[in-house]
Amino acid sequence: MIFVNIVYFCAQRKYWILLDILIYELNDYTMRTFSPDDENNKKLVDFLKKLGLSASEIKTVTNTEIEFKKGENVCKQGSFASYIMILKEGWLKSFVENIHFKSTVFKITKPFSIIGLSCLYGDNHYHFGCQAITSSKVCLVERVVFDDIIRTNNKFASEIIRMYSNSLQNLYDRLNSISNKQSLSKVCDSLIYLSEKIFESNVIPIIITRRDIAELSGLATENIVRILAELKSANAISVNKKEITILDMDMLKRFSCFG
Amino acid sequence: MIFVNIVYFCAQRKYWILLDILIYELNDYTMRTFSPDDENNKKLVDFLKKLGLSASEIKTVTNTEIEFKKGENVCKQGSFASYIMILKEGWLKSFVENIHFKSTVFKITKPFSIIGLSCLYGDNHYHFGCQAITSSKVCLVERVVFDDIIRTNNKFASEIIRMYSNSLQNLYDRLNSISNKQSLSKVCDSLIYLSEKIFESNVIPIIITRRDIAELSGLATENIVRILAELKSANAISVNKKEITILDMDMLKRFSCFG
DNA sequence: ACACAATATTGACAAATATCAATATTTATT
DNA sequence: AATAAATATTGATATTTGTCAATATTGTGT
Repeated sequence: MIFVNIVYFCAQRKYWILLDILIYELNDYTMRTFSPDDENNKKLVDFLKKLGLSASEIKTVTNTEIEFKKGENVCKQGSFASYIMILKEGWLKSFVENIHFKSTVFKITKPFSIIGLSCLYGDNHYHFGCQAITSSKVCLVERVVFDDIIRTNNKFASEIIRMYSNSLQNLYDRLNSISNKQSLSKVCDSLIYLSEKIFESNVIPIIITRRDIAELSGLATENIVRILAELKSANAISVNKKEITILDMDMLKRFSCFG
Repeated sequence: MIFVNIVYFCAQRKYWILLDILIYELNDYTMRTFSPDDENNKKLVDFLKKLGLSASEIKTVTNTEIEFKKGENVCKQGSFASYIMILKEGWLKSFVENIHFKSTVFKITKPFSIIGLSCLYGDNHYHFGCQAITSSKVCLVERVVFDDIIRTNNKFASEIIRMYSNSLQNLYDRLNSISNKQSLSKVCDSLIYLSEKIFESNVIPIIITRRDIAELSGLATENIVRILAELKSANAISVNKKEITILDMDMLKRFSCFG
């Protein structure tokens, strides 16, 4: 996969634009036809069935699959939004970043989820970036294809609306945390989010780095280290090489609420 | 209209909940039948027609109309989400706030817009608050009614999805500004947002207070005053009792981008 | 027109958080 | 296994932004 970065001055919008053109090299994945054997494919199909897609629609949306290595960009903020993405395997983080690459993560994505719904209509550019935090497999669905299905499949449209609702609610919560709270509360919010919404466990694995928690909380990495040490000494969490374990969720929620 | 505030400890969620029950008193407005005379009603009907609603659907969603005075709460964060709202007259601000009432505004709403789409599905509580910044008239539509229309009216569903896309894009932009930028850039972003997206003019009227700009930028009111003075002395804006006028949008955009 | 309340403004200062630098630890690569 | 690279940790310090207090201005209701 190739990124071509073009910075140009857009006369009409009087604005510098960082245009990142994402070129997927045609490879075995993009060329392969859908095979229902593999375990993950089965789960993906189940997920899509539950959303109300027919067999042929499922075939359409799973037709093009791309593998991303850890750290690779799945989509770049500001680039042309060609695809809606379905995460089949691995973990992604979605974020907004400024021109100096200071970045704020607003969502961690697990399989099986849809990424890029915000680009379905609107100004055709991704307003966020997305990066693989582990090696991941993603199905790319052209926007028009996705739009067609929504227009013809009521059940699917309704499920997509449900996802939009959830995305908005999540964003309101994140914005409230990042903008209105102090550092301790922000970190607690991030840990609660990761535990309850993402990993559905009191254990947060080390695939989430200190830096990820920092970007999720809108803080500097060094502060995360300090606050985690604080929470550890309060017996709210325990920390080892492999994971962060939440020992006292009540305490985290009190900190989250009153900070 | 009456607010009943109940603070209770939710044992299941191990969380203090501030439950604000919003009781609308039945009055002439809620009892009145739809009258197509008045000018604003006509515009509202046009708006709803463009969204693909039939005459009877329009009648349904405009049936209950409530007037809010300046400063009144239209909906309270954390309260039970019963209604989707359509703004017919006036201006609202939507925000997230923490327990100490530090609040961040993420959207200014003008007529004719729909508020509360994020509550259509999900956990049944408003994740944001909304307040009238001028006296306003709002149509309340029960969630189930709104949901029914979406399920049966494809065109409308598609338009609603368009709104969701826009809301998400706006939120990403706001989050990027509030979380990743410095104060000058944040204020410029707010002014650009107000000018381009809300008032569609280089003049921002005084119905938007310094405090509103502060909440929109995620800063303290005093800092807004200082930064506006800075922008004024740079000839980027001019300020008088009635309005802020943007003189040099390019400059604001450069500040916004590089800050 | 007057009094009161809300909003705007300014300066001094405090608090929170980021930054920088140095080092330790862990993971990845050959 | 050795080395390099990435991530984590700690302390000292700088910067940004918020807070507080005092005052000015504007808007509102009688």
